Amino acid sequence: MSPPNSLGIAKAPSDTRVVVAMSGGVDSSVTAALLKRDGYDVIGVTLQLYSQAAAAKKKGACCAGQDIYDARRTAERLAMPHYVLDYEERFRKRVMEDFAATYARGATPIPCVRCNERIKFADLLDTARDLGADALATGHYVRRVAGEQGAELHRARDARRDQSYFLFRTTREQLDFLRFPLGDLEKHEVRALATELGLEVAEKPDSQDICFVPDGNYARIVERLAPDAARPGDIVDASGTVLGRHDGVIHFTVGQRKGLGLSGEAAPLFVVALDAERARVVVGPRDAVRVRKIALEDINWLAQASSPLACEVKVRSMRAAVPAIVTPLADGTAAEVELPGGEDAVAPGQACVFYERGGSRVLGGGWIKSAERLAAVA
RNA sequence: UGGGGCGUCGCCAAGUGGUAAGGCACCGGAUUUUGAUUCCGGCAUUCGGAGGUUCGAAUCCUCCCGCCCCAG
Repeated sequence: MSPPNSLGIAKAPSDTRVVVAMSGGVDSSVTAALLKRDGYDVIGVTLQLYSQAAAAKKKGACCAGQDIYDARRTAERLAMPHYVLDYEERFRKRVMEDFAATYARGATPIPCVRCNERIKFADLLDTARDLGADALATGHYVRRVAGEQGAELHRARDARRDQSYFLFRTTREQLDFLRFPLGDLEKHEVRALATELGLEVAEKPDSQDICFVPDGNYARIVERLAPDAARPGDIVDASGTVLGRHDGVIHFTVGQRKGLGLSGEAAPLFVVALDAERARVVVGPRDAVRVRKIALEDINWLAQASSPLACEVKVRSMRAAVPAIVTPLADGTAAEVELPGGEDAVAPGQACVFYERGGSRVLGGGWIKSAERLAAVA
């Protein structure tokens, strides 16, 4: 038996088959190139997730059109087998429809999490196994650490690029099979490597925004997928006083300031709550969006958690984690989170991810069901 | 048609002779593998209209228009 290789597998690299999820961007291209350089038996797989002409042409998109072409070119250059899989149908069903349905019920979805959870780490992972792979590698900025209890998920070394928030649904079983070669690299190092390795995508812009929304107008996609979702209604304040009208709760998210069109105020108003049933958007001053307690559902645990669990949580990707006490309820699939220092604009439908206090490990996370504001609203 | 008040950017609102603050809204950009947030930038050659006084007016005068309030 060989000693463990760089991926922690007890085989020689050349005997270790790794499937790399290649989006056509810099990160996944470098991931593939690094593994190839290290002598692994690498197979590139690119998922075609949607094919709208407009979206495919968009700058910073992925998984369609030009990007599939880029992925293929990179695979050719690296002399590795490359497959393009048509996942449009399942992507539409499991990501886009969930996206629309979530907005329709007055919550705010995270399609990237759904895509990782239901597509990349589900079907693609199965496909990788079918291809005889020992592991599935992706270009996510996150670290997988081999711990005593099995694989652990940790934040990336590059804090500004950390994507652990988007991977909170990953199960421990999936984690066993996954590898994230970029977790210890900084973004600029990855770009430098891309240049060094002669990858054409070295200067390609980072992807951003929702990949399947071509022009930033996500609401149009929601309306198309859920035609009855956009019901006009009232914009009200905490006391129920009607301040204006809106074109549907799908256009808003808790904490949102822009787009309300309410003028004449001394200070800006923010969305405090959404009531899809009554088609109401409740607004209030900045103070009104402050939250101290959050109710979570459908929790995914990535560590043996004490109860209650003193940790740090993030309720959005790009913000520092804040101290919190997570108290699991019943069988642990639900929990209550207390935020001693409070947090702003906690939106139902978003994720609340638990991090080791003072450390980098992801302990788990759940979907935000509701939040308890300091000021009660109608 | 007596008396009083008001009319400055889409909304709110400073400015009462010296050459149009600010906030909200809106628009654009930056940041961002969700949505948001945040940040930066833009946003009245013009002050209900027309004359007049003045070197110079949104600010003073005259008339007109409109709105509000209190009285008859």
